[in-house]
Parts: sequence; structure tokens; C-alpha cells
Amino acid sequence: MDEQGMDEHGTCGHHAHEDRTQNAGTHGAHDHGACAHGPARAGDLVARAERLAQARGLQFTALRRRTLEVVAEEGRPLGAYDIAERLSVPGKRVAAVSVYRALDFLTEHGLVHRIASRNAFVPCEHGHGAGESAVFLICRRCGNVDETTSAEIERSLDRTLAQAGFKPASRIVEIEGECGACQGKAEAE
Amino acid sequence: MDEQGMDEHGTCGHHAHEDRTQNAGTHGAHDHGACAHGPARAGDLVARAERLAQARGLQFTALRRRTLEVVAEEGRPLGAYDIAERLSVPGKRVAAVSVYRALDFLTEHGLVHRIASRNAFVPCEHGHGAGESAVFLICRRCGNVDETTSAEIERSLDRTLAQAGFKPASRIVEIEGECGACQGKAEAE
DNA sequence: GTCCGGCCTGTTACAGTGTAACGCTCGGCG
DNA sequence: CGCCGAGCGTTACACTGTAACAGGCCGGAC
Repeated sequence: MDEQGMDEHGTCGHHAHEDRTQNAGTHGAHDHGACAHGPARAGDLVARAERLAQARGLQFTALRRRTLEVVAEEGRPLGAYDIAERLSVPGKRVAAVSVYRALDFLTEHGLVHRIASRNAFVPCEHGHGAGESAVFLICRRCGNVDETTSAEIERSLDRTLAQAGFKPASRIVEIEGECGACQGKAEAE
Repeated sequence: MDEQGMDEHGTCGHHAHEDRTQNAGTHGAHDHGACAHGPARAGDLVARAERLAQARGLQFTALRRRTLEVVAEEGRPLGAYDIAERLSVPGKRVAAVSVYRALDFLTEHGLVHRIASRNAFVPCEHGHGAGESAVFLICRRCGNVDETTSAEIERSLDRTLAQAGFKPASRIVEIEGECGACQGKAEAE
């Protein structure tokens, strides 16, 4: 039912949240090819989620969709409480616990990733399944997160795990440092 | 001061924590040499810390030493509040914030590691510097954490980072799954 | 139709994690 | 002596995450 009741605030209802995406105005500089973050991809991700839900018989509810939209539009890791705030409108608060449940769903189906070192969430930029592993490049300066994969890393990891007799279930690889764009900015200072 | 007041509960004061280091008796299968967890190594680590403090002119205070001892004796990831509890004696509470400061010191100098996916801390079982990276194998069943390194993983990671133009500062590699010992136990069930 | 079950969400409450800020003590130093 | 810096105690607070219960919606069984 509430499909249509959502749309009028799904993308803009949260009035002027004082723009903490301070990089928004300045980061057009870098070009390492994987930086198609942000709103442009949000629609794609939602579409993928809808296909996936249909295929697996899952309920892609309004809350889950709005949560995914918020995460996808940001392009930068968002905490659960940040998401809750963005989803809330005056008179209609969304509690963080609801967001956690939505995020559980989304991570379980590979639509968003959790950044363990930040306790925050980013949209999944690949079509990979939940089982496949990703490498997250987290920039200290601009806060952007880039997601890549590497068969080579995966292979060497597998080899190490096999040698240790360890059966992996999930893998976390998070690199913190400076992205290409911010290195350029650092030199300019 | 309280140097001597600590020892009587340092190793056994917290009554019977039901020995979850059950791999000690059964896991003779793997032999990569890095599985000497627990109390046996605690002294070594403290000795290493003392040498390091002397060499660098650092203050290895009583609180920092006791914190390191607690972490080293457990062999299993401990939360900051768990550590605070173990450090506290009736009438003399140690606040978590103090433990955090001690942990900051210890991690900064490579004596303990933080497990991001668990918000917990483990002793460093290698002599590697803070800059070098480690791979943590976290067992879902027994909770033990094994720390290894792999030049091969490091190399492939470096290659991927260079390719992305990303300058790494710190690396987090945490694999969750089942350790060799617990796989054996799973089959026995 | 009604009832019943599951799933999702709202709500409250609470435990755990982490940091900021202030003040104290202690030891070194001029 | 007073100054200063480091470490620590203390309070307060913000953020993270989960448990438990209640209500709504929907589909199937009767």
C-alpha cells in the first residue's frame, strides 16, 4: 500500500541536513575510474534489489527501499543513526532499531556492506554475491569508500587459510589511507 | 604501588572462566607455529614491552602492564569493559576510559591488536612493527583468534592498492570462520 | 467470513562502545 | 619553590547494537 505515500519524501523530504558531505564541491579531481559514487547509482541499486527480491521471493518493503536509497545516495559510510535521522520527518521518527533490521536484510542479500572499522554502511557497488569478498579502500581525508575485488588477493588468502586449516565464512579487508584525489590535494597544501 | 596487590587475582581471580581455549588439547593438526596462545606467552609479551619501553623511552606504567597482562592471559578477544572488570578489585574500580587509554598506548606500539569486527583486543603474537599487517583468523565457535602474516597476501594487496592509486596507512584483514580444532568437533557431533 | 500464523514495523528498555573535558597527582626541571 | 607535562580518576555524554513486547498487515486454513 504505502508505495506511493513514500515517494514524496524518499529523496528530499529531510530538509537541509547541513551538508556534511564537505567533499561534494571539490572532489571532481580524481579519476581512478571507480568513483561513480552517489545518487547516479542509487537508482541502479534499487532496481537490482527489486529484481533480486522478485527472484528470491523476498519482501522489499518501503522501509528497506528507503534505507537502501539513503545509503546509496550518500556514497560515504553512514551510521545507522545517521540513516534513521535522514529517514525521519518531523512528526514521523524512524527508530534506529528499525534501520538495523533493514540493514540486516540489505547486508544479508549483498545490497550494502558494513564497514567494520567505522561501524557504518556503504552501498554495494558490485553485483557480487554475499559470499564473494571485497576490498574496501577508506580515505582518511574525504571519507569516501571505494570497493574493489581482486582475484589475486582472494587466491593468496585462500592459500593462507588452507594452510592454517581454517574454514572461512566471511572476510573483512579494509584499508585505511589516502585516496588518489586526496593525495593530490595534500600536495597542493 | 599496587604491584603486588595485583598478582593474586591476575591469573585466577576471575573464577573459572570455563576454559574456552579448548583447542589446546585437540588441534595438533596444524603446525604453522603461531598457536601458542594464552598464559604461557603473557610473560614474554610483558618482557618485550619492557624492553621496548626502555629502548624508546616510554612509560610502561602499572596500568599499562596490567592491561597487557590481562589481554595476554586471556588469549581470546576481550572488550575494554571486560578488561576494566578484570582489573577492578572490590573497592578499587578501574574505569573503562582508563583502559582505553592504556589500550591506545599498547596498540600504538604494536603490543596488542584491535579486532574491528568484534570491538575487542588481542595480544600481538608476533614481533612485527605497527606498520606491518597481520591476518586474523577468528573462530566462530570457540572465539579464539589466530594471528598470521603472509608476504604473498601483502604483495597482492600492495599491487591492488598501487593500481587504485591508494596510499595505505593501516590494513585490516579479519577472517571469520571455523578453526581446525572446531571443524573436528563439528564432525564429532 | 473468521481465525490463525508469519513477517514486518514501532516502541521501550537496556547493555556495550568510545570520546570529551576537567582536575588531580607525581616527577623532572629551572 | 613553582612550572609543566604525562598519566590517571572521574563525570558526562554520544554512538552502537540487541532483547523483548505490542500492533498491523497479509495469506492460508477452516
